[in-house]
Amino acid sequence: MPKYQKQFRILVAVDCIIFGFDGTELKILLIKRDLEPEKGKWSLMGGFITEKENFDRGGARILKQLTGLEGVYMEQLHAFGHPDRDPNERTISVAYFALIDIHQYENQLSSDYHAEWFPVKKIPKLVFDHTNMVAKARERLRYKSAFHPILFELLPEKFTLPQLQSLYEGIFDTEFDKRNFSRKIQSTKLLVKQKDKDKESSKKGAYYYKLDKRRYAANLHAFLNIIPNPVIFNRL
Amino acid sequence: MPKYQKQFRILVAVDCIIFGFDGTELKILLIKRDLEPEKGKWSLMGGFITEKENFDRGGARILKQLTGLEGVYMEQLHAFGHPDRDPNERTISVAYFALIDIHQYENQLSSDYHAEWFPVKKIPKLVFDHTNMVAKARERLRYKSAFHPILFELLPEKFTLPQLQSLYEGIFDTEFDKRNFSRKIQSTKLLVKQKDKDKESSKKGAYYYKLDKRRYAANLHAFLNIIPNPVIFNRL
DNA sequence: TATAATAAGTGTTGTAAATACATTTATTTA
DNA sequence: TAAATAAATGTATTTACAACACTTATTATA
Repeated sequence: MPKYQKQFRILVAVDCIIFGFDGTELKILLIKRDLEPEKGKWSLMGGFITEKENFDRGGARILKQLTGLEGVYMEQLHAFGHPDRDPNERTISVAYFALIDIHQYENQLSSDYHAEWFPVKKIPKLVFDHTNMVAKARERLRYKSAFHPILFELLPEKFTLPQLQSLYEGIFDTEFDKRNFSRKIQSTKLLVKQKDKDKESSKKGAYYYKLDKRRYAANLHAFLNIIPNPVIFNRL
Repeated sequence: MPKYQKQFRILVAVDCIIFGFDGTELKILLIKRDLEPEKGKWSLMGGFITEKENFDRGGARILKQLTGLEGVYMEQLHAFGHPDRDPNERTISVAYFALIDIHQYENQLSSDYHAEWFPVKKIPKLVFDHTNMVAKARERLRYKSAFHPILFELLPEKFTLPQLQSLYEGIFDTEFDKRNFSRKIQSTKLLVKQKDKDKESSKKGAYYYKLDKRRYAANLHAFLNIIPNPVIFNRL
């Protein structure tokens, strides 16, 4: 078959914005870039696409390289293609964002990349257009999590309602009424109350909850209404 | 500066899903593909990215090539990168969708591409993964238009409420109560009632409305609530 | 061992938004 | 002038949301 002559070919990379939540703050996993240009600077984890893989698989491969994790929540964010985004040679990048349980990661740590977690509110200067990518990922996470039950992906298997609420509050940078929050969460029927309590963060202790895996899987794309409207959205 | 050795480089294309609304049906503009492989088959309008342009500009260029239109609503949809999506040579494609006023297009018609409008419900077999792209674009259009006031982009400068409603009904494939629909639209204050009526589609005639350009521009990203919830969404 | 401190848990009420629903009006055509 | 067609409009009911305060469990300390 004839090749497309004349056209020029471009390097194609995948970069991952990896979100984690430590119980207090939303964080992003960054590495020290290990090749020129900009070697040694903070960067998203990324890599070039290989001959036989599609983007989703490339993203999964790169995530696994760094964290050892498989089967985690991942979604294509955006394709970035400014001609000068990599000063070395034209490279486009398809960005993915991932939501992982930060504790899982600690078990699986690969130290090859000098990776570190940074609070989203204190991201250092990043290489290329990665700052831009992070901003877009945060925006998308806010948008998506306002409507769909995806933030559970950031939590461990057992978690408390106060933890969940503080996650939402961190992402939307506001505070919610805990009575209304609790009622809304309960009404989704996605959570199963456990018998035991988390005693670490309070004297009284807060009941643990687990995801109802079945209902959760069936409702990944269903619409939630956790976020009080006037607080976040400028409604028409 | 050193080049990235060893890595392989890929053709990068942009494809456009161009939506139009003829007053009755939602349509997509397709062309007869003019190069091998699959020459002569129905296809989205697309092209390879050039050395100096980013994706947004590439999309705009391709849209203009076909329709002659500039400054229309356009949004990056998704990057498609299956290794075999183009059997000729590996090519990734960044898909964009555009919303145009179909009447504008008729003025600007470029006949070079043997373009035709197809109702979204009667799309012919398309080359490569374009069927997939169209499906994703329709999905995105439903999603986005459920929350944001973007469907006006498909209408001419002056339009009636029954026209607007039938557009919404076509996209969501359902019927709305016209009293409630009218009230919701009016409450956005995005429309300005005109003195004259459209007498074409009824004896009584329906008042024309125009967009309040200022308010519209200020509220492109604001949240609407036109769509009756239970009809469309599986809410949790 | 009683008291203070801390954070978790829970219920009610008022208000606003959304839905369901039917009649009147303007115009054309037979 | 009667019939047909589609547009325009108002109200009552239901539902969803937000605002709000007290009680409970536990630990630390006076």
